[in-house]
Amino acid sequence: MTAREFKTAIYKEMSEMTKALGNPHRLEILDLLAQGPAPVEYISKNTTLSVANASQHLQVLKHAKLVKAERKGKYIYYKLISVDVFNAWSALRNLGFANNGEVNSLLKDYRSKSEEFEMISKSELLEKMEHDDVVVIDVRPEDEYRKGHIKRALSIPEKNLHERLEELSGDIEVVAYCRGPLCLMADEAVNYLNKNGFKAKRLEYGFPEWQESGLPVES
Amino acid sequence: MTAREFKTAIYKEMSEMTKALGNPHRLEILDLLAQGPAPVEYISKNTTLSVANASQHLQVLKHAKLVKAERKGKYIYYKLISVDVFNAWSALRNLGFANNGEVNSLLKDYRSKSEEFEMISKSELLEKMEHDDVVVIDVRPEDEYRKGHIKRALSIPEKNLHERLEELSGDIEVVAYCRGPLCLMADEAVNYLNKNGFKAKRLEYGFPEWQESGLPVES
DNA sequence: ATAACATTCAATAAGTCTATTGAATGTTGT
DNA sequence: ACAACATTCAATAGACTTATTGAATGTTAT
Repeated sequence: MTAREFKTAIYKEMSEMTKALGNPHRLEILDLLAQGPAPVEYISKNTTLSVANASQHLQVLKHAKLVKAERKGKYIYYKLISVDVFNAWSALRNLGFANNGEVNSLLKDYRSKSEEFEMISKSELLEKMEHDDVVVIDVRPEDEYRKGHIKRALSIPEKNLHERLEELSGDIEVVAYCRGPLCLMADEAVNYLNKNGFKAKRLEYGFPEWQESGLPVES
Repeated sequence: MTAREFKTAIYKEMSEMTKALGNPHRLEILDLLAQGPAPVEYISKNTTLSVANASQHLQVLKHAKLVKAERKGKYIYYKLISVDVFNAWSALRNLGFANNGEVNSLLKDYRSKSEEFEMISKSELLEKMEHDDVVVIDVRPEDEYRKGHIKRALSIPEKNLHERLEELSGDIEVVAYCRGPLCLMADEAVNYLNKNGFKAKRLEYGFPEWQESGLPVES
């Protein structure tokens, strides 16, 4: 093998991995799988993809060595092959946030169209948690909460928030989080809470990023 | 704009950026541009791409907001739009190193087919440099050295190494570096030096990674 | 102005990717 | 063994991507 053949082969291999990430649906799937293992049907239900199509996209991710499949009874659970996959997608996302005007105006437009609200960083939240100055709510669907969540967070799925307001005291600040920076469930929750007399903020990023930073989690 | 439209749009935008990275030639171009700005012709000469084809790939990177073009006289210099681009590509590369068996066996096969040699990490090298225990040689083409290099490194392009051996003392350890972990110039240099009675090691990674770690550089 | 030269553009053919079907496979619980 | 159900497979049409040409554009130096 000559040096040139080596280069050709290795960049090809790297680009095949990257190509598998280069599709909007597959990036969305990665954000779902970052919450924990999930079967094909769950992916399908949480996106606009048909089951067959979700399955095909998952195969592409599997062949690119980005996810692996494990059967448990009737269901086949897909999961990220390692945290490096999430880290690579995070780096790509940060690149978009940092340099892509389209990405930024989409984020700004959508977020400030509804009410404006405050964000809180991971370290700020951690400090408030240590002083018991805050209630943290996980507004993802309950099964994602069960797969793992921020320590001492309450599970109040965004869907059910309106009927569960009485579980929250109006005196203490509320911080809501969800799947990550591209997920809007926490945004909706914070807006709803602020309209109803609470003092609510959105955690920047979501559960996967909190976990990846080594901050306290439980399941 | 509904939540679903937002998601569709933002993942589409992110995937368009990612798609631009999903091609072997464009990844190779990124590794070249990580050494510093370069005109189309330089990219063409250092790859297997025709000028027209290199230009087209650069346009793709430009539309994806990954590189920008700046004319200086007759030449148009392309450069990475920000260090986030390099970081994203690094994260992808690390993902390949960590999880892709094909990538690993390519690296191992090629590297151990020739002689085996030792690697040295950035921090180990830094320490040796502080004790003047080492000569660092930059084996990239000289114009890449001129755009920026490790502090106090000598420029001895791999091409010219055989005719410049007398510039190196046999008593002191030599560390060679080049463009990065997928570049073979330092490998060749280290093998050649070891065959000729020197004690040589290869720096893990290359100049862009050294610079990105905030270690001492000059130009 | 003109020649020299770096780069881009336009057209094209071959190859690759995607969503949609409906049928096939594999597992569970009876 | 069978029904129920989760997932995959195979075929296909339409949409993109890529490398190759050769011509067009834009800049510099004379």
